[in-house]
Amino acid sequence: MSDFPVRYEAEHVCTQSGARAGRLITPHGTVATPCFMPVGTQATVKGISPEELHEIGAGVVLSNTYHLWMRPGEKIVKAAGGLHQFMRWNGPILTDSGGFQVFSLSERKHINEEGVTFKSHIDGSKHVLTPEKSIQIQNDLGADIIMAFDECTPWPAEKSYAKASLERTTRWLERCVKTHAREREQALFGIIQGSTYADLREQSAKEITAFDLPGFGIGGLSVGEPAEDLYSMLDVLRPHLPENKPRYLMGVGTPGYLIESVLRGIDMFDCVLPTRIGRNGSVLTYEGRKIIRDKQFAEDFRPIDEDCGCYCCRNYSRAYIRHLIKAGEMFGLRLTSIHNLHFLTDLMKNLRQAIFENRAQDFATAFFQRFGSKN
RNA sequence: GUGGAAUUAGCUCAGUUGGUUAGAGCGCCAGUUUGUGGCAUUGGAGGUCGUGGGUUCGAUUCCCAUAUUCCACC
Repeated sequence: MSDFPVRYEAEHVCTQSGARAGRLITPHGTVATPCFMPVGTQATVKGISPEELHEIGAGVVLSNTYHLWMRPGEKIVKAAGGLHQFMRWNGPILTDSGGFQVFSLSERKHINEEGVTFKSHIDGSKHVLTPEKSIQIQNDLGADIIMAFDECTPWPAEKSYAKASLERTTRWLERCVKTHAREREQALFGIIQGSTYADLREQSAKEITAFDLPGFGIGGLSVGEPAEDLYSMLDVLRPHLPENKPRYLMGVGTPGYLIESVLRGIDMFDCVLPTRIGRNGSVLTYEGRKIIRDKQFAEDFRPIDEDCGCYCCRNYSRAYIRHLIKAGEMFGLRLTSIHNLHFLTDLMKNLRQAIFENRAQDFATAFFQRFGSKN
């Protein structure tokens, strides 16, 4: 048994639903799971200070290899003393490998066995990202958890492509493991692919979990496929995932996706959704999603969510926030971001409590009844 | 008082050498957003083209009158 810098300890499995609660122990603190991780792409959760993240209840914060590599450059972050010191966040940090960004926001990209050749979105310059390069950058950034360089298979994908893609992701993982120079300080998670094909997901799960790693990500989901496909893939994967390792469903997502995925054994999530929709004037509440910039809130002086205890809801009205958003004021973006992050954090906290009390399925049913939609 | 210019969507303006349902930007209204290029994006509503006459098959466009605003001159 390897002595990993990040460990998962299972605490309880809900007898009603099978959902699990646990703890993620990292060099920068212990995080209760299931948990939602705010995304701080460029070494900041847009508009939110570390102090505010603590108050929101955020555990792990994400940052991004691709963006920090392009700007300011990982060497500068390293010289600053690493990401924790650079951004002044003393909690756990997870960095994504940059794979997803290379696939999703590069105009011209070319994938081969070596890696991905692409053009920078900042200045158009040409770069090559490989498993070795991604790990080297992540070593320099110094996050607690680093992710393997994978190919996020687009959806829909032909089965033959999905198979070739997942097998390449496995070979890339081998190179990531070989390159990883700080395995005593940073936990490397492998990523399972396989698109929406049950047998390919099983194959990928077997290949990836064969590596002795401290945790596993599930990638290539929530990329446009129907919700039922995502859930059925999680059901397929569950028996193949080690019980004593954390499971991270990458890029998810909406309240509904989070709950349904926790019921299927997922521990960790990240998503830009709460901050992105917040910046564009949408908020999450227990009564459903609301577009706060709509006219119906112009004279509504209640908080965004009357059952929410966040900084935003304790102090500001829907009418005020609508005004700020309509006026393009930065404070409005901050308030909706704070609220939405708090909402998902709180949702995971409440769900965790329900798991301990063996009523997670009831919790989900009640939530959906009130929330009004499946996601 | 004289001469000139302007008047088209809520706002600022295009445009029509006279010809089906008159455009843009912003604003307004409503959506979207899933391992983040913050202030994006998609769609929608909204105008009897200042008013009243005239010419014409047909006028927002040409002519006359008139109102309002601005400029110049006296």
